[in-house]
Amino acid sequence: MVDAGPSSRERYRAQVRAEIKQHAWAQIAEAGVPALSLNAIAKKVGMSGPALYRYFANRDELITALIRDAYRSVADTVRAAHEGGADLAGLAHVIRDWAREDPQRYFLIYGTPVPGYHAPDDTTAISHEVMAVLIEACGVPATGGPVTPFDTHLDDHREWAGDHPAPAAVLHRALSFWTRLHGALSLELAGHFAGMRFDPGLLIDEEITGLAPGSDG
Amino acid sequence: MVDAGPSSRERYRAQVRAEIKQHAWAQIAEAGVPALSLNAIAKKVGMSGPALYRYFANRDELITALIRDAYRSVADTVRAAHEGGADLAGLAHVIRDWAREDPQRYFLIYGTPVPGYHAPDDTTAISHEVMAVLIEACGVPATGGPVTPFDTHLDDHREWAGDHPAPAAVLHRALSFWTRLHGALSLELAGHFAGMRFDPGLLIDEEITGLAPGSDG
DNA sequence: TGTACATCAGTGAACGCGCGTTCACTGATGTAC
DNA sequence: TGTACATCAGTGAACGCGCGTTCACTGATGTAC
Repeated sequence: MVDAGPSSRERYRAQVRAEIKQHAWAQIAEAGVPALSLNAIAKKVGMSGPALYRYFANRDELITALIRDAYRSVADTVRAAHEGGADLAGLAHVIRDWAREDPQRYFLIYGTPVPGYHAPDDTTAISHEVMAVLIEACGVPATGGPVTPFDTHLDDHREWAGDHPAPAAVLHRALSFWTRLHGALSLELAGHFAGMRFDPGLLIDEEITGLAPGSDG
Repeated sequence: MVDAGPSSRERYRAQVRAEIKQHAWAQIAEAGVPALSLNAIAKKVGMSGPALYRYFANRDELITALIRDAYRSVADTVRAAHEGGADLAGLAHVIRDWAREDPQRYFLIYGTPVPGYHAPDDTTAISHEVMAVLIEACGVPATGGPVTPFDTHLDDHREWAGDHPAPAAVLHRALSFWTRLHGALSLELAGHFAGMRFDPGLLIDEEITGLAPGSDG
């Protein structure tokens, strides 16, 4: 028998789950994660509080699903931009746009950690996906470029790069890209540049183009 | 009549306030700001819940006091290091140590913002104090250094630097210092380098020494 | 130094609230023959 | 195509909980004469 695809019940379930998550995001955008309330979401979706438990075992499971979706979304965005031929400045731009679209979504994965919380394995796997794309986008470093102490240090600690054969200088570039972008972006989103009237996008552009040069950079 | 200094009642008040804040920090360190509960703190301090209201008008005022203290603490730390002759790498090191001492304190001021919350004016004044020290520490840029597009852009938006006569290139260095340090540091504190076994301190060192050169850098 | 009064720290009871979550149940939807 | 049964979405009542906060009160501490 041919796989008939999802039954109508299954399709309905997926649809309601999506609707619940959508309202959860709206609530997070408005007041942050701590204010996320199952009962309030249920009311918005138009059903009774307990009905939610047909779709998520509890509050933590809902939040975990949101975290997973956020990682998935940024990973897909970055990968698509990379495959579309974007250079590092382009990737930075795309990630910044993604973050500004919903700052609290960005902070859900890159913001203040909840002490004691450990993200499930599959979400960390997705974040490695992002890193893998970055490493690829960082290309081959200019030959003869200086080998810094951190480069040699990195060469001894590169398990995290998985099967990537990239030299340490490339890993270094990827890490710098990530930390520089996150630094400027998270301060921007958190409002720490409020009152300073400069364009954070320009700062980020120079932070990225100022990375140690590589054949793709 | 000579000012007799604080009365014993005033001294007692200050002492109890300090004790309350101390337990508040302990609670934040353990479970984050959202879990901070006045009743739980009162119990730890050894008094009834309502008694706390003699010392703080409400939960928000307590948190505001904590935020102020955190800013004050980092500002004093940075200023002391600067006056002790630390260079930029030294300042980065000192700030990192300060943050690792109590990561949740760092995140309280530089982490995920609460939508709609606006820090009181005096706390933003203290954060400007930090920036002022950074600008001073960034010294005079090497003469003849390249003037980047962001530098010229900054020249049009430098009100935030207050009365500092520093050229735009110096402001740029200060901003880059801040964002690079925050990027690597906050990812480190949030555990995003978990599994990668490299030393984040070395990464930060190179991010800071790699800033556009200046006479002090 | 002693008394009278005002100040203020702290208590215990009580408030309303919204939270996450459970339970027994109803009614609709899909499945098997 | 029609009937019998199982599955599952959703409801409403109820749970215990801890929260922030108020109130009226007691008792100790400091102040004024």
